[in-house]
Amino acid sequence: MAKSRVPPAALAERIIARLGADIRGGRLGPGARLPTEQALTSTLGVSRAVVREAVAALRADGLVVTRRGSGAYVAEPVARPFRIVSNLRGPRKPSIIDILDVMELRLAVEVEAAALAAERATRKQVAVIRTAWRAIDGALKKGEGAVAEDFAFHRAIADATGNGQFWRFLEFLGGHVIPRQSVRLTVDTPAERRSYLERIQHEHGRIVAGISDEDPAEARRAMREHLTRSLERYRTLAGRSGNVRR
Amino acid sequence: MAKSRVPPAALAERIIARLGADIRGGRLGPGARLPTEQALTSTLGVSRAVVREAVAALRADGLVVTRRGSGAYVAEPVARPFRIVSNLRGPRKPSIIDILDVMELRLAVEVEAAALAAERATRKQVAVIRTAWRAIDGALKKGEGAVAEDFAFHRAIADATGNGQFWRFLEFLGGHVIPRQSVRLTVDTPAERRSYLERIQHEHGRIVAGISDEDPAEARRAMREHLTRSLERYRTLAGRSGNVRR
DNA sequence: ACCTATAAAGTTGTCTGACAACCTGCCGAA
DNA sequence: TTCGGCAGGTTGTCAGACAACTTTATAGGT
Repeated sequence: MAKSRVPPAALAERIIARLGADIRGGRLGPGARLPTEQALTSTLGVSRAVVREAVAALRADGLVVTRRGSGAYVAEPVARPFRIVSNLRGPRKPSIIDILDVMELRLAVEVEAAALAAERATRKQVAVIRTAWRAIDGALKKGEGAVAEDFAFHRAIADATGNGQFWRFLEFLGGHVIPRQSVRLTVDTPAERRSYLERIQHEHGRIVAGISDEDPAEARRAMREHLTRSLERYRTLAGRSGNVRR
Repeated sequence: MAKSRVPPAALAERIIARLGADIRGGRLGPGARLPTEQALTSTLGVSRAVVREAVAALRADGLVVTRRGSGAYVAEPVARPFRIVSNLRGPRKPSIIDILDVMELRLAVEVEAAALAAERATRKQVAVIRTAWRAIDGALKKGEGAVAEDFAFHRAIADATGNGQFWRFLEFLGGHVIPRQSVRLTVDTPAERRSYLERIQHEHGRIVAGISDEDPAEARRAMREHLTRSLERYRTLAGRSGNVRR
C-alpha cells in the first residue's frame, strides 16, 4: 500500500536537488569544489553513472563547472537561469493567476521598451514596426485574428530598443502568455470581435505614433494603456476584480 | 600549432547544442519524440554514456522529458528558462555594456513594481519597506555603504506587489548587477561619498512616500528617477554617453 | 638553497557490457 | 469482441576499464 520501498525513478533527481540546494543555499559558495565523483558514489550509495548524470544536469543549470582532471566547482552566479514556473520537476500546469502575474511582468518590460524604442529606434527599425502594424491590418481585413502578427509587432518594438535583453526576455515570455483561446471566450459575435480588434489596432497606432515621433512619454503611455486594457480583460475573465488587497 | 584536431572535451556539448538547436528552432516540436539512445549512439558515433549525459542536460534545461520504457520527448515550452547571458557554455565575462542592458531591464521591472506596490501593499508590507529604509539609514550613519540593505529595500518593494514573479525576477537580476566595486570608482572622497549616499536616501524616501500614500504615479516617477540617475552614472562611467543611435 | 624536469597519484571523460524496470503493441484465449 | 499475458523495445542503473588531463610530489641539476 505504501509507495513501495523504492522511489521509482528519482536517484539522479535526489542528488540534483540536494547539491542544488547546497549551492543555492550558499552552503557551497562560488568556486568551492564539490566532492569527487568517487566520493559521491560511496557516500550516496549510487553508481558513478548516476552521479555523472546529476553533475551534468547541474552543469546545464549553470550551477557548476567541471574541469577535467581537476574536479567540479560551484560556478559564479552569473550564468544561472530564471524560470517562470518555480515548481519545476513535477510539472504542474500554470494557473490563471500565474498567467496574470506573468502578464504584469510583461507589461512592465514592454512599457519601458516602447519608451526606449522612441528614444533610440533607427529609421529602419521604425519602418519595421510600421510594417508589422500594417501586417496586422491586413490580417484583420482578411477576417482572421492575427496573433502571430501581433507578436511580431511587439517584438519589433523590443528590437528597436537596441537592447538585446528586451527582445530576448519578451520572446521568452511569449511562450508563457497565450492569448488565443482566452480571447475567444470573451468576444463572441463577429461584430463584437471586429470592434474589439479595431480598437486594438487603434491603440497600436498610438504606440507607433509615439515611437516615430520620438516621444518616449507618449509611447510609454500608449503602451501602458494598451496592455493595461488587455490585462483588465483577463482579470475580469478570471473573476478576480481590480484587487486592492489591503 | 593549431588547436590540435580534436576539441578536447566537447562530445556531450556538441550533442546538447545540436539537439537543443533542433528543439529551440522548432525542427522538433513539443511532444515530438526524439531518437532513442541507441539510435543516437550509432548515428553520432559516441557511446551511450555520452548520449545519456546530453539528454540529462537537456532535461535539466527543461527542453525534454523522458519516460522510462517509452522514450524522450520534447517538453512543452512552459518550463524553459531565461538566461541573461546568451553565450552560455564557453564562459565569457559580461562586458560593461551587457551590465547596462541588464540594468535597463531591471529599471523597467522595478518602476512597475513600485507602482503596483503603491496600489496593493498591505500595511505590514509598507512597514517592512519602511524598516528596510531605516536600516539603510542606520548603516550609513555607521559610515559604511549598505549594499545588502539597499537590496533588501528594493526586494521589499517587489514583495509588496503581491506578484511573486517580480521579486523572483529581481532576485535573479541581483546576481547580475553588482554595484559595489563600480561605485567606488566614481566617488572617492568621504565627503563626495557621503553626499551621494544621502541623496540616494532622499530618493528612497520619495519612493516610500509614494507607496505609503497609495499614489502609483508618484511611486513610479520616484523609482524611475532614482534608477535613471544610477543608470546614468554607470553610463558615463562606461565612457558611452546618452547614446542616441540613429 | 632554489629551480626545473620527471614521475606518480588523483580526477573527469569516454567506452563497453550487462541487467532491471517499465511501456507499447501484438496475439491468442475466453 | 474483449481481456489477459507475452515479447520486444526503451530508459534507468550498475560495474569495470582505459584515456586525457591536472595537481602534487620527487629527484635531479645548477
